[in-house]
Amino acid sequence: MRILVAEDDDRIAETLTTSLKKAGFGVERESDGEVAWFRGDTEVYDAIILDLGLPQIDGLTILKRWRAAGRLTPVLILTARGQWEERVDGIEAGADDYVVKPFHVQEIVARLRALVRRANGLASSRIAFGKYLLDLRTMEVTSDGMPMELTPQEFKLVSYLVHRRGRVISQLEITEHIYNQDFERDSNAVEVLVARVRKRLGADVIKTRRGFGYALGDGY
Amino acid sequence: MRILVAEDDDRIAETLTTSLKKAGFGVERESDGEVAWFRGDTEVYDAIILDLGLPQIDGLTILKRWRAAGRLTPVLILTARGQWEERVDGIEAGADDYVVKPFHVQEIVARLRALVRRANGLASSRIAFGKYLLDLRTMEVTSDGMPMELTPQEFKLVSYLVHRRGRVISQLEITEHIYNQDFERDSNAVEVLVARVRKRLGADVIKTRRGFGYALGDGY
DNA sequence: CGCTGGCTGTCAGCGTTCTGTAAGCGTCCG
DNA sequence: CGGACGCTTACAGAACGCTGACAGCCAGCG
Repeated sequence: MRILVAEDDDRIAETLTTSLKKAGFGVERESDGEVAWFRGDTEVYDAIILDLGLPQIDGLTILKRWRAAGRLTPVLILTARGQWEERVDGIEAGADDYVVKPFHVQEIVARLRALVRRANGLASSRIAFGKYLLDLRTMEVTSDGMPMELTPQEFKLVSYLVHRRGRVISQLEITEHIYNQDFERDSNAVEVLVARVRKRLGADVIKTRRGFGYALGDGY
Repeated sequence: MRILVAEDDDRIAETLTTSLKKAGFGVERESDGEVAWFRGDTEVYDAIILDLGLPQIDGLTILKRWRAAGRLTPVLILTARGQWEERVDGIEAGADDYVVKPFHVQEIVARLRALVRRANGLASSRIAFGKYLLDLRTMEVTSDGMPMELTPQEFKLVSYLVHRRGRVISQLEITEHIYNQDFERDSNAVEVLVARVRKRLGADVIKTRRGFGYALGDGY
């Protein structure tokens, strides 16, 4: 976990850095607003702790710029006690959470973990199998980032096999899961479908267990 | 954006409905607690405004039931002035925000926007996508500062896609979010809408994923 | 009050893509 | 050898999505 701490007060920054490292985060520290903005814009962090009173550019402006540019990294802002408007402005500008100074470091750690978990939760509908990556959000199977253009039916089949990997799935079971209830029993639709997927992703992606059904190939 | 207003005071409900519609939300209204619970449980809303004093079932119970069932729709509760404990209970029960009656409608609108944005993982009221800038406050899409003159429906569509960027959105989902609950199932309104947006912003702004739905184009 | 213009949903027609069917063939195994 | 099983290919109907025309509706305005 890579965290950027944008804080100009040395004492606070030091405390944070030490505790976060102890908690297992990789910490990078920045005290200048201009540079902090640049790093947040160009580097990839799992979360950013942002003090609102930075030199050069103030924290709110930095945050707004990131959001306007589409950077969705979770941001936790630090604000002084009693600065109620600052917090509201921060949330408006796109902060994910805030902590009031002075704070208990433990609290920061806990909130940071929550933030990162939430951010990852949004992205966890992706499953790797072999060299492929199946993404439910985009309904895509990609190989090295190259989309494989599966049709809906093909995608359903791959998705089902991947979710039940390690098992042999009978044709009947496949039929029941990717087709409507009533369906020609003596149809070879599944066989055709399997062939089509093989043509796209490679013959050994799906293994035939003659007499039993299909399974993901070895290494998938 | 589809909002459920669960409020039994006609005057308040009316005020809310009018203002929210003017602000671009799709509003559905419900005064009975039992029914409100059912709709929140079965329909998909972007946010729910919940009065705590509903007939049949009170708001707190409804909220708790939703949360217990895993419904994470952002909920903003309405509470009477001075009912400090109610608010605490509400937050405990899983409310995302609260507003005290009597309220300024503008405040509700602002908080609602913040809630929806937060729930969608975005947090700024101005979002960049490609060469365009979408502004939720002014309801405008601009390119280099030049307004793009989208109609309300067109704006809703773009806004929804941008909020859920990186995902494929099915026609059904789009229908549910930018039209009222009951809507001709087999209508091609969404297709027409997509075509109109493409005519204005460029054909590749919206990508068609045949059989799956639509998504923002690459680079947006 | 009627006219006008913008916004939207409906519809019919069209081209494209998807997908189940069917027939023929290969392969495995008793 | 023969039958069961699975693969391949071609094909046609169905599903899907796009488009242009049109009509209802509403707001603004003379």
